[in-house]
Amino acid sequence: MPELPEVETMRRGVLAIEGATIEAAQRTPCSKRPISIKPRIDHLNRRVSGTKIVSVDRLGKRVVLRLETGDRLIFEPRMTGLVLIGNPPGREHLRFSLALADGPVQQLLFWDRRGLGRITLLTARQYQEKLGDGSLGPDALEITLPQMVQRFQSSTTPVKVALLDQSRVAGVGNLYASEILHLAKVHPGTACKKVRKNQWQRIHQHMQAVLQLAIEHEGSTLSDGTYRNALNDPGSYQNQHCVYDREGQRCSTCLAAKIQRVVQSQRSTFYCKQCQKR
DNA sequence: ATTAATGTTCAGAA
DNA sequence: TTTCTGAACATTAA
Repeated sequence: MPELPEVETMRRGVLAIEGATIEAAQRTPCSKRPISIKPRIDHLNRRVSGTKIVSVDRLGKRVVLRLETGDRLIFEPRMTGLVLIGNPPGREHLRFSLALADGPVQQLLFWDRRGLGRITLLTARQYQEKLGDGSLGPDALEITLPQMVQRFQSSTTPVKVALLDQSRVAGVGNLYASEILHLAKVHPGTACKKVRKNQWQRIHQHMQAVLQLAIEHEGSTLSDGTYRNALNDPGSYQNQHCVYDREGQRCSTCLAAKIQRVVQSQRSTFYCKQCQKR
């Protein structure tokens, strides 16, 4: 599901919209319940129409269009949302479109099967407030080791659960959290305050390496096939997964133990009890 | 036919 | 303060 690598792939996939002018914003015909769009679509349309897209950025797991007015149009894919410029996986779950002029791309689309995604337009000021409100920690690709240690060390929360907390570090989700801890050889249930300095070093190093590598593979498309890049092609990082969704399979690192699945904080965690000891 | 499971975020409770 | 729980929603597998 869209975590940092998948959202970064979406961002890169639609970069060609930079410099284009928005002609109209609209909900697209869709039989499902409407997704959350704020402010309401007619107001949003009025504010973005005729405005140029200055840049396409990423904020954690969100794609952010910076407009020449300073407003930010934010796409939040959550579980199954996709930001794309090519053919969507189907018309039935197409939720939103931006008609574009003055560039090589005619339209930007938001497709979302489950409909948990959100689209929000913020003023420059509201966006700055959002950046300062503490809800998002440093980006996972940017955070330094000392920053990471400082933001995690004092917590009693299990390290796997803490990695999912976007206010500590932004961008890691359920899939990559398991992969990171496996590569770092740290047990997912270890309380943050019990994680040793050299373990933080490995977590930090593998977090950035894994996310970077996954970006190069255009993210992970899981068995349900939902996640796609901006041209509606699947990613390929799923073929590199060591533990995620591999319960019962032999660990490819130690070639001995079978991958375990446990539930932490109501979500699946996968790990190898041989490679990842407490 | 029903129920559980899927994973992200936020509001509200503990 | 910090952590936990449930709800938002659609689809598939059991």
